[in-house]
Amino acid sequence: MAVLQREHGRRVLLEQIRQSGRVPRIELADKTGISRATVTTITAEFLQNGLIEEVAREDSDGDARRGRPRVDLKIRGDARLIAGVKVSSLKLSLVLLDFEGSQIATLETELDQTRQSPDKLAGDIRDAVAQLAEVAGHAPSDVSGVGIGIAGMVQAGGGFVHWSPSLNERNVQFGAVLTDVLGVPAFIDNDANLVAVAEHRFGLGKTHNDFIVVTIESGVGMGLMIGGELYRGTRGCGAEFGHTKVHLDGALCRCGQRGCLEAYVADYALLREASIVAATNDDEDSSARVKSLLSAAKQGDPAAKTIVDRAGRMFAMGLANLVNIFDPELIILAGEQMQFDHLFADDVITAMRKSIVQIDKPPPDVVIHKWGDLMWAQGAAAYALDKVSELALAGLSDHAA
Amino acid sequence: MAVLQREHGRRVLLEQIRQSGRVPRIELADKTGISRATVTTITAEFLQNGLIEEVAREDSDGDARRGRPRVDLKIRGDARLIAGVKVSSLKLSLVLLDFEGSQIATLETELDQTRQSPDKLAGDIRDAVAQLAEVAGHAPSDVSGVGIGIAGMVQAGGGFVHWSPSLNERNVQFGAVLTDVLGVPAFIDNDANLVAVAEHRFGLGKTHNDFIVVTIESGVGMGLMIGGELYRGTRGCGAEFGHTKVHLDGALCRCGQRGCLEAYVADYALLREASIVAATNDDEDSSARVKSLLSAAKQGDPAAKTIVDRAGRMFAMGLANLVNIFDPELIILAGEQMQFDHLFADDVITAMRKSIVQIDKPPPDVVIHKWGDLMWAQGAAAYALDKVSELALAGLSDHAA
DNA sequence: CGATTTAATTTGACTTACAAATTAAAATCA
DNA sequence: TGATTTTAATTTGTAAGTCAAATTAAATCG
Repeated sequence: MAVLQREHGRRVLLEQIRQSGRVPRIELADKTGISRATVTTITAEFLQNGLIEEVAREDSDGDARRGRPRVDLKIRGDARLIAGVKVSSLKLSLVLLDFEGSQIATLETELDQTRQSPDKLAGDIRDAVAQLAEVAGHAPSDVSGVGIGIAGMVQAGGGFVHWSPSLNERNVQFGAVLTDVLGVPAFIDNDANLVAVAEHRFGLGKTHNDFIVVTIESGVGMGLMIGGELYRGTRGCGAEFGHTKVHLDGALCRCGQRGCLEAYVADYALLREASIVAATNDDEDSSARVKSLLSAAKQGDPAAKTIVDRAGRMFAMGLANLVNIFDPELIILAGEQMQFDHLFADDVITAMRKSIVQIDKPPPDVVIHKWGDLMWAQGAAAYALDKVSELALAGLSDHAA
Repeated sequence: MAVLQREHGRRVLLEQIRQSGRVPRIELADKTGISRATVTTITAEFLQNGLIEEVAREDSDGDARRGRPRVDLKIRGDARLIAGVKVSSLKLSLVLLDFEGSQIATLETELDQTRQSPDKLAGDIRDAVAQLAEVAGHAPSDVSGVGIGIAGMVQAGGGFVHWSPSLNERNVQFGAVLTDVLGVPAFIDNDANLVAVAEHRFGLGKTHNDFIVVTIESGVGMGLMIGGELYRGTRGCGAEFGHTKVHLDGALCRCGQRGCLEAYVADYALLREASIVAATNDDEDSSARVKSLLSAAKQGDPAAKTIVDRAGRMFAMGLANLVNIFDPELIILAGEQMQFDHLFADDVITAMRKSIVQIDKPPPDVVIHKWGDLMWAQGAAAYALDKVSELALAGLSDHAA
């Protein structure tokens, strides 16, 4: 039982070092409340195992300090390699991080089909990871862990995929399949959850432990960070914000139910309406048609404007409901395409603010964060980074090297 | 720092004893994973401080066990007295519990006005608690802690009330006022949260660590239990389920916004509509009018039926949204009056099930729990019981008696 | 160069948890 | 009935851990 205490100390210190970037021991002691003696002991262990390294202090505010100088500690980037993979409908986006979280390489590869068998997809991922490692001049076996973000219903703990648009089977132990095929530990989760992790470790959520990330891709997703921990629902499944109902017996959603938020804000929802008033040209592909719809709305075309406005107001309503329930400090709207600009418009945010319960404290900040597919891969990698760190610490407990 | 470890053991053991009712040491060791030696040490300390007591084992399945018999431990009821208070619009409901959680006495007293000054209300609560103690043959000073449940926006941690229908001031440090006036520690929280605590400790949630309680009184409230902990939102405020929006630009709510769930299911919402079609008799008081509306609906009156049905469907939609976001194992619908039967109807539950995201696992159980005002008071007391237990354990750490 | 200052490490006391040994208290057996 | 067996609870001794205080290390200052 006493070993638990030490493990806790190790976890706290490694986390603190990672978060600080470079930090001297004495500050670690101050920040964590762990005594200097124990900090020395644990950091010595980390040093010996190559998890961290000492670096000469590059003093910020003038070197004019008396006394023995502080020696900064930092995560040793070379200690581990971590890959993150985002599975999109027709491509894989990958990023390779070192143990510090610095980006070493990125890669995009195409997929044959949107839906594939678990084995095929796992094989594709294995090949892509191998290629990614090669690009960076490493062997595939140098990679210590791979994080995978995938759309759908994922039970992250067990690596179980209830359903995903990228798989042609339901109820797959995809985490196990991946670990098997890749030959290294694989960690899988719903992609929106992983964006929340990425924001927490690298992005706008770095200064917050409680925030909501809403992602807009083809569907609407959500990731919840509560107290620095990803909240995955009581049974490990992601929150399905896109299918919260915003209208009784409302528009038909592709999930088969009516009134889902997604059925009002997703691209297919917009196009469905556009086709009725013929605001767009049917010859174009769907992405182009959405664009022309949006520009028509901006130009003042009344029909287009009605469609787009309603999407915005529905989105504001869904957002307000989240705020009413979670009362977060911060909302991060994350999306790639310009085509969702109308949902990020000031009117929408204003409408949301008007729909939340008024109390005498400021409403949550809303920030918009536009990243490419790399964001998603980065999130997957961040998740794997956490997991690999845990494994590294667990390794210390066993054979006290 | 090592003292933290011991504190953790104490907390776990006391909680386990309380949850078990009566339990021998060896089972405590098995259930908690704490070694027998340590269990002996810690329980000895509890015994010496009068927090628990040994009782002869009344064996369940025949006494025919060889060997030294187990000796049951249980919480010593006399150790502490705890009061719980529910503040309603025109009355206080109180319950007195012993340290085991057994009900010792109850009391109801009237309030002069719905809204009062913090000092006046605190005084009324002090008098009621004194009276409650007296009924049970105790001095008011015997009470170790008082829990107070109140409607409105409460930041439980700091005892801060942003707003409450029972107070004529906003932004009151009501917890501090109460502790001061009562002379014993007072713990305040939103009443719906406390119902969740009551269900967790005494009721249907005893076997679950993750569930949602939806309360229906004059408004609609919600309490969230996540991982055995009450989730209060990131800033300590209760979740405002009643004001989640279920219709864009919908019915006017008494909060001033439009489309709130409450604006469709609360009694005033039903009556507003009833008055239009004159389905009820205006001479009656509001409660009676609601009753006649509901019975008219049951009789098949079309106008009444429309009104009541819509309330049910809106409620189902709000509930489904909760499920989609939280994915709980269990939903407890808690309400007192028969007048909300229509919201608890099978149709409503069925409609809710149809609106949640379908995955290959069973939908959450829904149970209906009708209690009187005592439930609310019991919740307040349960909360105080937890807090007083913490205080008792904190007391042990200091002067190692 | 010695005094001073600050960081990091080492030392020694103290706390804690636990496995193993011991004691306690019953039923069973001869 | 008294020895034996069985199980619970306690005691003992050891190992692990934390931390305050003392010590050592490495710089600046005068």
